[in-house]
Amino acid sequence: MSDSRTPLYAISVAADLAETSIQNLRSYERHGLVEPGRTEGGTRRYSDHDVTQLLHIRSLLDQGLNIAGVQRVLRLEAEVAGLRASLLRDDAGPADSASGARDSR
DNA sequence: CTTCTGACA
DNA sequence: TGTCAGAA
Repeated sequence: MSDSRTPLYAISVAADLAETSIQNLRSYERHGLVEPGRTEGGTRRYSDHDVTQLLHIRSLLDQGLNIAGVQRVLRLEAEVAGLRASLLRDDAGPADSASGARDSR
Protein backbone atom coordinates (compact mmCIF):
# COMPACT_ATOMS: atom_id res chain seq x y z
CA MET A 1 0.00 0.00 0.00
CA SER A 2 1.25 3.39 -0.75
CA ASP A 3 1.52 4.86 2.67
CA SER A 4 0.58 8.49 2.52
CA ARG A 5 2.36 8.86 5.82
CA THR A 6 5.74 7.98 4.50
CA PRO A 7 8.23 10.80 4.97
CA LEU A 8 9.11 12.33 1.64
CA TYR A 9 9.72 16.07 1.62
CA ALA A 10 12.02 18.28 3.61
CA ILE A 11 10.67 21.33 5.41
CA SER A 12 11.52 23.70 2.59
CA VAL A 13 9.65 21.55 0.09
CA ALA A 14 6.71 21.16 2.45
CA ALA A 15 6.66 24.91 2.98
CA ASP A 16 6.53 25.46 -0.76
CA LEU A 17 3.80 22.85 -1.16
CA ALA A 18 1.78 24.28 1.70
CA GLU A 19 2.36 27.82 0.43
CA THR A 20 3.80 28.95 3.72
CA SER A 21 7.11 29.74 5.31
CA ILE A 22 9.49 27.39 7.03
CA GLN A 23 9.15 29.33 10.26
CA ASN A 24 5.40 28.82 10.17
CA LEU A 25 5.73 25.11 9.66
CA ARG A 26 7.91 24.94 12.75
CA SER A 27 5.33 27.00 14.60
CA TYR A 28 2.64 24.53 13.66
CA GLU A 29 4.80 21.69 14.85
CA ARG A 30 5.39 23.51 18.12
CA HIS A 31 1.66 23.83 18.63
CA GLY A 32 1.14 20.17 17.83
CA LEU A 33 -0.78 20.79 14.64
CA VAL A 34 1.49 18.47 12.73
CA GLU A 35 4.06 15.91 13.74
CA PRO A 36 6.49 15.30 10.90
CA GLY A 37 9.01 12.49 11.04
CA ARG A 38 12.62 13.09 11.92
CA THR A 39 15.56 11.74 10.03
CA GLU A 40 18.84 10.65 11.55
CA GLY A 41 20.32 14.08 11.15
CA GLY A 42 17.40 15.53 13.07
CA THR A 43 15.88 17.13 10.01
CA ARG A 44 12.12 17.07 9.70
CA ARG A 45 10.63 14.94 6.98
CA TYR A 46 7.08 15.81 5.91
CA SER A 47 4.92 13.08 4.38
CA ASP A 48 2.20 13.48 1.79
CA HIS A 49 -0.37 13.22 4.53
CA ASP A 50 1.38 15.96 6.47
CA VAL A 51 1.37 18.25 3.45
CA THR A 52 -2.35 17.72 2.99
CA GLN A 53 -2.81 18.46 6.67
CA LEU A 54 -0.70 21.59 6.24
CA LEU A 55 -2.92 22.85 3.45
CA HIS A 56 -5.92 22.17 5.64
CA ILE A 57 -4.36 24.04 8.52
CA ARG A 58 -3.70 27.05 6.33
CA SER A 59 -7.27 26.91 5.10
CA LEU A 60 -8.61 26.86 8.63
CA LEU A 61 -6.32 29.66 9.75
CA ASP A 62 -7.39 31.70 6.75
CA GLN A 63 -10.99 31.15 7.71
CA GLY A 64 -10.40 32.94 10.98
CA LEU A 65 -9.54 30.01 13.21
CA ASN A 66 -6.64 30.17 15.61
CA ILE A 67 -4.10 27.51 16.48
CA ALA A 68 -6.35 26.08 19.17
CA GLY A 69 -9.29 25.95 16.77
CA VAL A 70 -7.22 24.29 14.09
CA GLN A 71 -5.98 21.73 16.55
CA ARG A 72 -9.56 21.06 17.55
CA VAL A 73 -10.62 20.52 13.93
CA LEU A 74 -7.64 18.31 13.26
CA ARG A 75 -8.46 16.16 16.26
CA LEU A 76 -12.10 15.89 15.28
CA GLU A 77 -11.19 15.00 11.72
CA ALA A 78 -8.84 12.32 12.95
CA GLU A 79 -11.58 10.99 15.15
CA VAL A 80 -14.15 10.94 12.37
CA ALA A 81 -11.63 9.23 10.14
CA GLY A 82 -11.13 6.51 12.71
CA LEU A 83 -14.85 6.16 13.21
CA ARG A 84 -15.46 5.94 9.50
CA ALA A 85 -12.74 3.33 9.19
CA SER A 86 -14.27 1.17 11.87
CA LEU A 87 -17.69 1.66 10.35
CA LEU A 88 -16.95 0.41 6.87
CA ARG A 89 -14.33 -2.02 8.10
CA ASP A 90 -16.33 -5.18 7.53
CA ASP A 91 -19.93 -5.76 6.55
CA ALA A 92 -20.28 -8.53 9.12
CA GLY A 93 -20.84 -5.81 11.63
CA PRO A 94 -18.59 -4.66 14.42
CA ALA A 95 -19.27 -6.86 17.40
CA ASP A 96 -18.17 -4.24 19.84
CA SER A 97 -19.29 -0.95 18.42
CA ALA A 98 -18.13 0.66 21.59
CA SER A 99 -14.56 0.46 20.41
CA GLY A 100 -14.61 3.70 18.52
CA ALA A 101 -14.06 6.81 20.47
CA ARG A 102 -12.31 5.80 23.59
CA ASP A 103 -9.97 8.49 24.76
CA SER A 104 -10.63 11.92 23.35
CA ARG A 105 -7.67 13.41 25.18
C1' DC B 1 19.22 22.37 8.12
C1' DT B 2 18.02 23.53 13.62
C1' DT B 3 16.69 26.45 17.66
C1' DC B 4 15.88 30.86 20.03
C1' DT B 5 14.68 35.73 20.51
C1' DG B 6 12.73 39.93 18.96
C1' DA B 7 9.33 42.81 16.54
C1' DC B 8 4.98 43.81 14.01
C1' DA B 9 -0.42 43.85 12.65
C1' DT C 1 -2.36 35.72 18.45
C1' DG C 2 0.02 34.52 14.35
C1' DT C 3 3.61 35.74 11.06
C1' DC C 4 8.09 37.46 9.66
C1' DA C 5 13.14 38.30 10.40
C1' DG C 6 17.67 37.79 12.06
C1' DA C 7 21.39 35.37 14.86
C1' DA C 8 23.98 31.41 16.82
